[in-house]
Amino acid sequence: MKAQSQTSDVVATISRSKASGKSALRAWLRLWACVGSVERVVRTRLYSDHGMTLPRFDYLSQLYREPDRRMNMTELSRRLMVSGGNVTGLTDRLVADGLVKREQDPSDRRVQIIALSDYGYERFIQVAREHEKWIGELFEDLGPDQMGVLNQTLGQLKQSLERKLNEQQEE
Amino acid sequence: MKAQSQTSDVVATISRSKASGKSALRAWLRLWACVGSVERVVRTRLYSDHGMTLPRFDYLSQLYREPDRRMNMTELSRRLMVSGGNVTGLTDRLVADGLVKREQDPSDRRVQIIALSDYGYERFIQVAREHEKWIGELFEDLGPDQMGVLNQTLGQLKQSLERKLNEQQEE
DNA sequence: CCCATAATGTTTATAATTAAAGTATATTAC
DNA sequence: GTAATATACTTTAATTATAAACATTATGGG
Repeated sequence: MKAQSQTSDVVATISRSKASGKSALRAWLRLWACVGSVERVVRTRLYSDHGMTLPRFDYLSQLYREPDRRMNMTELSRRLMVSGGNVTGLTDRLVADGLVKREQDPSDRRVQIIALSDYGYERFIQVAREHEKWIGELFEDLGPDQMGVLNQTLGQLKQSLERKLNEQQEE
Repeated sequence: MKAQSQTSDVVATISRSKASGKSALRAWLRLWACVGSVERVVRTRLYSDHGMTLPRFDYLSQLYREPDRRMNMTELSRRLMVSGGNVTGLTDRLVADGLVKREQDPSDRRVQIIALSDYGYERFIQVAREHEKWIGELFEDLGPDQMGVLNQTLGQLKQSLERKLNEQQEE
């Protein structure tokens, strides 16, 4: 490490790239583990306390965040990062439970617009309030500085990943 | 914000706790989004380039990391953060494909020990080499400093979460 | 207008996943 | 030693998830 300034640029680049590979893998495993742990807790509590599954909660969240509480299937699929077929099935069940409604797009007959129903809205905000509390508790050991740094780094990573996915898609 | 030093301790605590709640939620959403993006890329490439699914890859990874390449079902379930029934199903399919073998524990007839087969080992290291490359590429925009900070913060979060899960389990 | 191509969503077949109930074995308390 | 409890795994029924094939509608170029 102390010899860093003596190594040639090429060697430095190779070392750095290898080191970053290992370090990236470590970061990925930790990221994966953290998300897995949080999801497990949230899924269990959603189900036992509110009789709601995690996929449905995520689905409703996306609708809730829209100003008009509605979105088409393709966009839902993109935001939830799941396949289109999956969204079709989830939608069927959510419609059956009265949480969302299907609407037609007058300007494009292919498009299904999914709207959060009044019942779905009420139900969601109840659950979401608790959800936010759980997340707060799970992250409480992180100090404000760490939280800030985490948010900042993850924000950059998220943007970088989105950029890469777009590029990849266009290839 | 500039009046911070004038607020009472109680008010300060409430504000901080609320702020940290929002900030925790933001961190959680970013964490979730990052993991989702990476998983999507990895899953697609695993399948198209190697005909392997992500759950199977994760399963084999856990076995691979063990010194003797074997582990019982309960431990696999814990490490993969999935239900026991899920591990039974995955194991059935992996055994059918010859990637792992079931062995009996001589000291406890309830226990199934899963061992990575030679074929499974060969197959895994091929795929894992590429997997590590993909992860390196996906994280390449993060500088060494950011990566370090990310690893450090996630390490703490991971530990904190594990602690909480253990506590919760004992209740 | 017509055709090729793209975009939106559904269907199909299969895999992955869960929670809960069930089976078999081990351990502990008495 | 036996009964109660705990542990390890499997089974069951339902949901969630994928990739690929499909149907329908839109769009753009000739």
